[in-house]
Amino acid sequence: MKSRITSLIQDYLNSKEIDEKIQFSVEYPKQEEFGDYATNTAMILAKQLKRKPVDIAEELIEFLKDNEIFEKIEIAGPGFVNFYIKPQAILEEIKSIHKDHLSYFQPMVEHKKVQVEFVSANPTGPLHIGHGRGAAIGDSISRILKYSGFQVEKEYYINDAGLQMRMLGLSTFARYKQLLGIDENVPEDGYQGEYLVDIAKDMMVEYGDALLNKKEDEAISICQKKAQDVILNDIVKTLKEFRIEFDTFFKEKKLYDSNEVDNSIEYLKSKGYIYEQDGAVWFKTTAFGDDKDRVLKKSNGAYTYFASDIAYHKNKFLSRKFDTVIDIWGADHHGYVKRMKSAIEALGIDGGSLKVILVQIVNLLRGGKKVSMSTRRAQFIELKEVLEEVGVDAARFMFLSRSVDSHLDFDLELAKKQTSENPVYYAQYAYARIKNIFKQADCELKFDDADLNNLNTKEEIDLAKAVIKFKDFIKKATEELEPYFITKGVLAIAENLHKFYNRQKVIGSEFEKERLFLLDSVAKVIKLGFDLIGVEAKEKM
RNA sequence: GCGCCCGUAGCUCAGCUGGAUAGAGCAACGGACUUCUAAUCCGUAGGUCACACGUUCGAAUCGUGUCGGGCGCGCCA
Repeated sequence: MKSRITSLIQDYLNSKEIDEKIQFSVEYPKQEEFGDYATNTAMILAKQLKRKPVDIAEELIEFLKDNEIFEKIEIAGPGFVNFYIKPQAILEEIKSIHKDHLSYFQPMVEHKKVQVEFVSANPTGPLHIGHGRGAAIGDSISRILKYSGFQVEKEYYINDAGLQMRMLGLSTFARYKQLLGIDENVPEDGYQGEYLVDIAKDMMVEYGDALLNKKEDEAISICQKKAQDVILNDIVKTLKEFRIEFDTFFKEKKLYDSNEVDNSIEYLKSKGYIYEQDGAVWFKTTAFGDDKDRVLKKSNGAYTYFASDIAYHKNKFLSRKFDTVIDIWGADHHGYVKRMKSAIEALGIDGGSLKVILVQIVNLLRGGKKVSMSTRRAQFIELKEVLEEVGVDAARFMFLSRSVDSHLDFDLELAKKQTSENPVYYAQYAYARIKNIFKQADCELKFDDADLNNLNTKEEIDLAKAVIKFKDFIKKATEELEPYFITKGVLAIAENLHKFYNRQKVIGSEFEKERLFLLDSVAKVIKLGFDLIGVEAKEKM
């Protein structure tokens, strides 16, 4: 509907042979009395044509007024043009939605091959609530892009080559020794969590005290391998409970085994971006606007994470040929973005092909009071626990209810409450209400002879409008990679459904068939919205 | 010190490619259940859009500065 009006205005501009670059907008007015849609075209044109906005607006109205979809068109304020759409035109849209809602809401985009990389937590411990938000966002973005027609691959990157994994091995080995009565402390900067004790117990079952007879280095490697596998399995299991499954798990080690890290450095060297200084290998990221150059290989011969990350992204773009790569990182990594983009450009790839989404932190609250978290002492709330406590639907909805770059307060008590304070139930209840009506209506769902023009109450039309408007929410979510627009759109539909429900009867009413037709369409759209954020559309509550 | 994000109602947040009287949810207060589930609806109240200056016909929105909050700045990971 919006695009239809936009193109009608474009027709007007064309008829006036006006420069196509006019950036007019078609918006939803803030207030209901200003109509269904409004455009600022006249005001924008006024500047260029040096004419009064009101005169241009009148001309525009003259051009458009005979179109059948408009009830009336008015000039308002400084030169806005307000459009009032005929209910029949709105109900026509509902017919198309009912016929094929999936294609109705699909945004027009170029269908590219895109990779979404998210979570990517090192398998050194269980996922905590912060990972949960990144996971929900990454998964939802994937769903949205897939729906929009992109070819999407979800990937989890595992840093299994660095010092942290070594530390995991050391910590596990220390726990193992403790179990055997040896006085040994987990390293100060190691992993203190209790979960390593459990893993050490498994080691006991498997190896007895045999590891003590092996070379220490080998024993640590065995511990590391075991701990990594167990923890990763646990992470995968938690994610699965959270309704997230990855297409690929990519291991950092692979980049070293296949010499891709060295090759990448060689490649950059051939382009002249590499130099040696103080025994280390440097990458001239300042050539791309970074604050300073970065080390790829330390003077002790070890590679930095940046080195493998470059190889990793080279692999994504050049070997696997993704058109767009979306990396979802915690906000504390923002200092890394510039560096990574520099690397991409040095590889000859358009910097815009890499989209880094920085997810802001989650404040965990309980009854309004902050729950303190310390990663160091492993006193964090695990995602698993949160899911058990509040449920997957509430957790996902909560995570996706704010824009990505704003801090999120996650209140465990509130997420658990089945009251109006908790929006997830508000939305789910709307869907359940519709399904309940259908259950009781006991109809065959044959709508062939439904005459939608019988729907003329304000509640029915408003509900229909909210459904049509959902198209814009999907569009925005897709363009801005912001799943919270979906959440917002679903809530807007739910609101109108509840209003309708409170004032209009369906079963036994004069226009039962027509209303069922409308509600069937609404249910389809709510279901679509829920699918895009990974929340279950419950038939009964 | 430099860089990034942020400051809007009591709380949590929308709105930010400049446009109409700044919005929503929650909390508060007052109403509506012999009803297709009241997990809902209706109404009331609530604001110096941190502050200052600038650009503009027009600024919550753009620019500069100040104050306040968060985060990042290593041959760390």
